Amino acid sequence: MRWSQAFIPTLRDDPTDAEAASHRLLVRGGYIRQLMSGVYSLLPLGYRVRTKVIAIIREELDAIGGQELLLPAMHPREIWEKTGRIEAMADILFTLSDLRGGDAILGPTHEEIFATVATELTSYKQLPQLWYQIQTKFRDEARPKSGLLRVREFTMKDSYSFDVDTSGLDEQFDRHFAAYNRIFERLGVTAVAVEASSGAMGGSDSIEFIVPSPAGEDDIAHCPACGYAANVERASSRIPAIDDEPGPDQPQRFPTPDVRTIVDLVEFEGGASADRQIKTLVYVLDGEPTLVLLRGDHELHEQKLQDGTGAIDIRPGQPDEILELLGADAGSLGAVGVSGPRILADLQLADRTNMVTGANLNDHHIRGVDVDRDIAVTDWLDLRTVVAGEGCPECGEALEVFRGIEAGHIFKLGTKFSETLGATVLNADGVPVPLVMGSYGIGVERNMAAVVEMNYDDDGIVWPVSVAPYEVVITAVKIDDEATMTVANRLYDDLNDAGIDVLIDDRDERPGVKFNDAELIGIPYRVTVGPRGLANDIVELADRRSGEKTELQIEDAAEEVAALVAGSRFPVSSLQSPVPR
RNA sequence: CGGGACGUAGCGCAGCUUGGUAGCGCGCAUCGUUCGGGACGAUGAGGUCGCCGGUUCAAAUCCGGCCGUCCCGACCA
Repeated sequence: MRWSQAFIPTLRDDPTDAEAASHRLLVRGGYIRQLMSGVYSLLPLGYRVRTKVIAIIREELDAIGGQELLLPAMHPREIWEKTGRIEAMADILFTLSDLRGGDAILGPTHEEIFATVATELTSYKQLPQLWYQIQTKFRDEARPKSGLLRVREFTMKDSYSFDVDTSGLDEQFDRHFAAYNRIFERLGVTAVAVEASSGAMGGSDSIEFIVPSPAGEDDIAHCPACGYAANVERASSRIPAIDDEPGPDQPQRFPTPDVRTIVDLVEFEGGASADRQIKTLVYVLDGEPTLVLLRGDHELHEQKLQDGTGAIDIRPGQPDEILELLGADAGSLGAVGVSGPRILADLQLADRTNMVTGANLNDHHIRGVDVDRDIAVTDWLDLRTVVAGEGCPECGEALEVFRGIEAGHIFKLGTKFSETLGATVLNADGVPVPLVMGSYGIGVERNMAAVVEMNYDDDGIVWPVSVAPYEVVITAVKIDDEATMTVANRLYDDLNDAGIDVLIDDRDERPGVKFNDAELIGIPYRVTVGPRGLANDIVELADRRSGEKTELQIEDAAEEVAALVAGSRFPVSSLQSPVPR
């Protein structure tokens, strides 16, 4: 491509509304433009990167036996009603109506539709099957942000596996795990495999691939000693047990004027340290008011509450609901003697004695509470948020917590979708059994952004060769110098002939502008052709990542650059991803 | 959804407090000089001041409503 004819609208200034590095650089570099909140146009450079990312994903999926198909983006409402996800995913579904007044939805994911297609499978002899597509998804995210990192319309590679039993599923899951690791390695990002919550997908097991980055939105608990890694939505930890002093035979109510918070009660004369308090929260789970109990110094993780109860709609109780349920306002709540609503307690409260909690009478608390004796706990659940420094659940070493981008997610779904949608096959005994499904997703544009988040410097993007829009840029320093243009054009032709993606900067611009643009858009190799070098029969090769410059003899340049590029197309990563357990 | 901010030329911004027919930098076009790390001079093109309504002789500016965008939080396969 000749830069003089290319549409590469680079900007001199940073866009003010871009915070994340990838957002800022992709806009400035002329890769993307926003059309509306969470919806982006990919300009020629962006589209080239996307194409390369997709090619890598496709190769690795094909390598594990995937068959590519393309299902519709628009779905009938009825299928989503059958599986109940019309409610479970209601808050992100784009819906629309057709001329007959029928309802359709724009697919946020395709388990339902793939399972519907899979009803045509009839025999275990046809299994296993691995189907995938690369297609547009629509999710009406409440808060799109950070450029391509969190959008409402995006491309996803989603694959679905169909097996006759769970051992078959396990195999396909492991194959995807390996394929995903190869994909991230080739994209030039570190992705850490972590245990994750399955959320609205349901199913037994899921693993997320997290690219560590401050621009991410997931918090990961990680053990540097043994490699344990889990999303805090799901992570557990070891913490020291508390030695309770013996309490009285009966809980005792006492006045606590103006005490509203855990900290108030810590500071109150006759109060208690936070780890000796019971925090009582009121949540409404699918319309049902529910008490949620945690140790005073622990924080609830709502995803754990959702996963632990299976509730779809979950929200904190309103002040009036709380008052009606317990007869007191937040700040004086407790579960002692409460019998109506469900009472969910965090595991760390088990066997605790001599605790302090609210009395369900404003400005009063109760001390001497024995959890087993005094509170009618309905369910014991792991509800608290793991914090850095707590002990690894596997080996006890201190956990670290880091932030990252969810670049991929793989799920063992089981038979949830196949049962509801009637996707069964006959097994070897002639008995109909539901297909055992897995589903596996990787977001294309989000991964483009993740690559940038991990590969940039003060001058711009530093693409890995594997996904760079162009592998080489030839910078012609002086376009009205005949010798310069002859050499530059010949090099351009030779590299094109060698199958290299090459951009020649033949614009009538000053060299500084050309160098800066080349660095901003992040082309891995730059060959500078100009009178100064030609006087010595050389051109100059610059490595974007290292900044290193080497001189090449004119006659060898094309061959050397082509060899260099070919050798760096498949980066061998030295990065290690912790093995999932 | 709660909180905060913003919306004026392709991009980045000023002007608004105190109403009087819109300005700066970059970019763009033409010419000249220059040109191996974001050149200089001259000339020029380009704007429904987010939208609707109100106040006023007069609204980018004051008032009301709406729309849009970003940030924090909530939420999120």
